[in-house]
Amino acid sequence: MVLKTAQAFAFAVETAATIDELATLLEAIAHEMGFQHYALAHHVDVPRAPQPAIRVHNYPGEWEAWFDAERLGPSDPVHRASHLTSVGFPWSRLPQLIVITKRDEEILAHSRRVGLADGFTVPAHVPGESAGSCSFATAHGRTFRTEWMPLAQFVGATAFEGARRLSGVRRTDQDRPRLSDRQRDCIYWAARGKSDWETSQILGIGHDTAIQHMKEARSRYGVTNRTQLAIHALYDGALTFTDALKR
Amino acid sequence: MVLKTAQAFAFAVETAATIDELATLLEAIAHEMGFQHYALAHHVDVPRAPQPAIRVHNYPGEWEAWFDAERLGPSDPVHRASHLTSVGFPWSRLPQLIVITKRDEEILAHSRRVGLADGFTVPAHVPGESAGSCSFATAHGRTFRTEWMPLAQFVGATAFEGARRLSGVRRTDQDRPRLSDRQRDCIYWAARGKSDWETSQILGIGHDTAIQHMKEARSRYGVTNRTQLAIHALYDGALTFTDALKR
DNA sequence: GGTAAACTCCCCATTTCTGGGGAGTGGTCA
DNA sequence: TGACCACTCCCCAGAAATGGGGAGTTTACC
Repeated sequence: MVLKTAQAFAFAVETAATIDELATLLEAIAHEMGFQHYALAHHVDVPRAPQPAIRVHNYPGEWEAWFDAERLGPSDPVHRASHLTSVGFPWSRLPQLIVITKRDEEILAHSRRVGLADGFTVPAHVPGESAGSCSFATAHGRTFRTEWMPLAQFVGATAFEGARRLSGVRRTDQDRPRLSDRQRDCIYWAARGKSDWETSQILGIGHDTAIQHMKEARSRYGVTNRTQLAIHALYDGALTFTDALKR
Repeated sequence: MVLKTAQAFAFAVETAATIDELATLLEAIAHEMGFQHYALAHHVDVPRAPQPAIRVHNYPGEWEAWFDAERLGPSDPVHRASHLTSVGFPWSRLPQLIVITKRDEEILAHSRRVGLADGFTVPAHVPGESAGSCSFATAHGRTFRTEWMPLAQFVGATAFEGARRLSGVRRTDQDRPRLSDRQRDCIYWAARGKSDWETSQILGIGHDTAIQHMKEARSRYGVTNRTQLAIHALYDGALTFTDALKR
């Protein structure tokens, strides 16, 4: 019975003491759902460690080697798409979520070559802290059965939460930069493409003052330019896309 | 059969044309899971939010009035807890997630008074957007059955995604600019705070070439500086926050 | 064979950003 | 009262970004 399986999995994840245990659990339940592969990637404390802190998977060794070799570039399409939704998606829906470039097609073709035929990815985010995803994939020639999507959604989210607990990282409000009101105002307009001079006119302050606020904001986030400043502010919720994209 | 129910729900949400339809679907499936109430919301101060925010629910009218009067949007304990996890949680677990203040106790007591006895909340986060959640609650004196958690997790996430689509938080159907691979490479490094010269060294191309790719990318997005370029690329999935955040 | 697009490189002038320094006011809190 | 912080303004100099122009090669496709 499906709900029983899910409950048992949730309980097992909660009591798991190591990442290896989590991996074993994932492998077992992936098979039960008709998947041959799983991959859980968890980025702890993204601003400081963009590289995955937890990466558990049973993808073909070939795939990992290739992926790491090519790693200089932007990340793979599945990962990109997982930042755009809050619900799990089958890989067949990728083109609806992101624009597939030539390189993406290469990546997807290569993944099929090494035996990752079709899959389902569950995104997981905690504001200001961690981002990650949990994917399930089928081997050559098989397509996965959509009936399992609800369970996969639950399993993915639960597994991610387990990884989060095992990695021992919880956000504390202290280590998040605190911005003053004026600093936020300036970042807001900078994110909308305004120069410091334009911002100063909008806010009715001096040009130098606007510059000063931006300086201070950069130093709080520990970054050296306005692009990174805006991205960090977006990531931890000081800004939203609706703020930044309005004309 | 549970999986059938879930699939039917997912399909219905995908084809729903209005928020009202979504509300009807949620109400029905909430009842099926043994809940009398549901509430799907962005965690903003809805009455004065400058941006489009989602709120659909069948909580008692009394509750909504009080909620808005007290301006609980971001400070409600259930909402606060949902910012700290990526998986659904029963309200009985609140004390393990957040520190319950006196104020929180008042809020929870009031919610019980108006008829919200026990509940389960599914958080929903997409980087760069307002935090949100989908809750299910039982009426007076009833406790909910934990067997339904997996389904509730799926239903909550799916419903939130449907609400996102219907409220136009993210325009998915809009034609997004197509970037060449090199343009995306340059944006990728620019978003990580590199100057055009540094990017050129990383990619092994000339300084002028890197500048040229950035020019062309800006013009495709119709923006005039790299900050907006990076934000647009993040927004439509050409980049992820994991790509962009520092180091 | 012609066209389009991607990728590469070069020139110019101007604006904008960034990092370094300094200083004064007003408000809060111990 | 003193310490701290938010906010305001000022100067300087070098680095970087932006917008405009141009041009060659390769690859893919009709």
